[in-house]
Amino acid sequence: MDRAPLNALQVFVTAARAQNMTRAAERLHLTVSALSHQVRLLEQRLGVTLFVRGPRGLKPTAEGAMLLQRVGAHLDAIDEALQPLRARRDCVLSISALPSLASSWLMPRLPRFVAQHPDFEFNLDSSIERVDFADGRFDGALRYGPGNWDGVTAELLFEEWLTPVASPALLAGRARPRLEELGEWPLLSPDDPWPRWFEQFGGKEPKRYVATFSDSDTLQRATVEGMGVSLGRATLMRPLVESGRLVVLFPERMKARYAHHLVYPERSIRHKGFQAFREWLHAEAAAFRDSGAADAMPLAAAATRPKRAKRGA
Amino acid sequence: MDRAPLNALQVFVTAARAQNMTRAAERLHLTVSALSHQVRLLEQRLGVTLFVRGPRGLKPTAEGAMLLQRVGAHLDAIDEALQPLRARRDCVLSISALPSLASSWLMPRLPRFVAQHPDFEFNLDSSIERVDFADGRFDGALRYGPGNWDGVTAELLFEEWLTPVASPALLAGRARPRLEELGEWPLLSPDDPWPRWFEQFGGKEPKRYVATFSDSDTLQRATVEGMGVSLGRATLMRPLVESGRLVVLFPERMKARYAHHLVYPERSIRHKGFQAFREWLHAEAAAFRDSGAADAMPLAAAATRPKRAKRGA
DNA sequence: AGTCAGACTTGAGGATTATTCAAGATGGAT
DNA sequence: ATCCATCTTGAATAATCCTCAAGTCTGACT
Repeated sequence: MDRAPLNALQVFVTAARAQNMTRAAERLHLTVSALSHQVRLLEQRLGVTLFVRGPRGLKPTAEGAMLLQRVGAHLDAIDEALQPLRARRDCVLSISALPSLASSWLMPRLPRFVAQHPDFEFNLDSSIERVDFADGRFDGALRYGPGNWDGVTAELLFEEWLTPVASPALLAGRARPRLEELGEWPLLSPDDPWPRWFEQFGGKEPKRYVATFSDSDTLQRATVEGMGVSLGRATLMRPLVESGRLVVLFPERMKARYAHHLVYPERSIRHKGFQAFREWLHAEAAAFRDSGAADAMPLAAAATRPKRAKRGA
Repeated sequence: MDRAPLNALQVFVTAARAQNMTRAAERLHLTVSALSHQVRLLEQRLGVTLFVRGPRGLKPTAEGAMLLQRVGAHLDAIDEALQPLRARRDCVLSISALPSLASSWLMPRLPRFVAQHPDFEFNLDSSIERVDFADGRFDGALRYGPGNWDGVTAELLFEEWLTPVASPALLAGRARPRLEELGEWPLLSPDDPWPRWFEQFGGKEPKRYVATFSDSDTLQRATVEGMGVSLGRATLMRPLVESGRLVVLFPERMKARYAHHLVYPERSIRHKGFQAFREWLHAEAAAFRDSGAADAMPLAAAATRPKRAKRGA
């Protein structure tokens, strides 16, 4: 016996702890017969009787108890060490998504994926944090950005579109602005600059912006509080518009510099569950793009297809 | 993955430590191809790349190094735990024998056994200590005694015979005693009492014995030193008689109360190597008994078959 | 630049081990 | 005596392990 009969030892330990072949077999998803054979062969191989068999189960012999004591904890530790990897097995997958995208776009669609893969365990973490894939917690992430992050693969899902939105409170008692009048309203500075908007749709930038926020969530909250008008991302603002907390001012839209991507490490290529999710996600994104809904934002009163700003100088 | 792929982990650990598939394969007595396959399947199963392959060997990835760190020591410990059992494998056997019997009876015969089993590893420990088989160090023992020890099986090998012996120094300048005169000589008290001797062969016990020794080795040494005449066991004294350090006084022999036995625990029944040894030993002992040599002690001058004392009142 | 050797990979097929199935034995409870 | 739970065992099947053969890749050497 050069190499330790590790699998048989694991079977032995389970049987020794249960003191019942039937229960141990259940735990190991084997038949009682398989365990009986394995234990018998282990006894022959080690030259030692490990169990006293009885009509109501079995008891370890003194040598069996000693062996259990010596190897049991180590087998436990090895099993424990594999737990992080086990969680990454092909039918378990963990995805991180921006909360806004999760709630506005992914969650309404996810039941279709889950229905197609009833054996999968899907874990969704809503976070705006940048994902460090090195720790192995996530198989992929849905992120908004340029798509050229280092060390990971980023695959375009769909573009983002921007349009001015404001809270009903800000609009109260005032007439809706026309495009060229927008510069006279209090504007909140977002990630994507207003200048490109005015350049495309006319009007003059204000002399100053009421406030500037680098954080999209804070910008969003400020808009909802009526602090001013902001250029809202369609996917971010959609739930707020649909709930009436924000109002879309114009049917016009401007494409954002950044887009939504599926981001993942190289190792996830070999993760079958992740591959299934990835294929499904790209199909859903393609359908989303093809339907034109990617840049659609329901207006407060009507849901006609908006006229896009033409590309040009 | 319900059960940890323990064999593959063991292969992985060996390869990770060697950082060389070729060397690791040698250590595990496998082909490089077998290791390559095993490691690749483990990587697929765990969903993780464990090695960076290079032209001069391989290096663990960060995940591989972590896995090695987590499971390596435990696999070592399990291997260590099996060591006592591994030493008991079928072709390795450990026997304890009385030094006197070992040198006078067993060693002259053992080469025949070893020649018949060139693949065996035979370990002989010469000791008069009672063997505690619970610690697993020995598979069997050759012991002299009543043969009814608790908790072990004792199988008779051959009887022991007693006869008076003395050192040449004691005899110097004195005529050899006749049987009926023996009571007048300085006698050393051994385990088996002189009374039975006198009862069987006539003569009177001395009023006192010069000395009494409970230990056979000490009794033997005292005899060699010329302290007196002792009733020597044929097997114990044979080498001393053959080397001229002791002299057999009479051809008469008396059967000892005790006999030589092969003693072993129940678990050795399943030890193939031990079974082979046991069968061989019984055959040698039977031949020894049948040849009448069991009670033969070469006389100082002639090797005629000695006249045995008749059994009777 | 070409050759060689060391190291590892991969597919195919055979060998070995693991597992299931079916039939049976054993002993406690009723 | 019967029933049930538990385990055993032989035979057959399934799965895993391993070897063989052919191949790739890279560094060292000429």
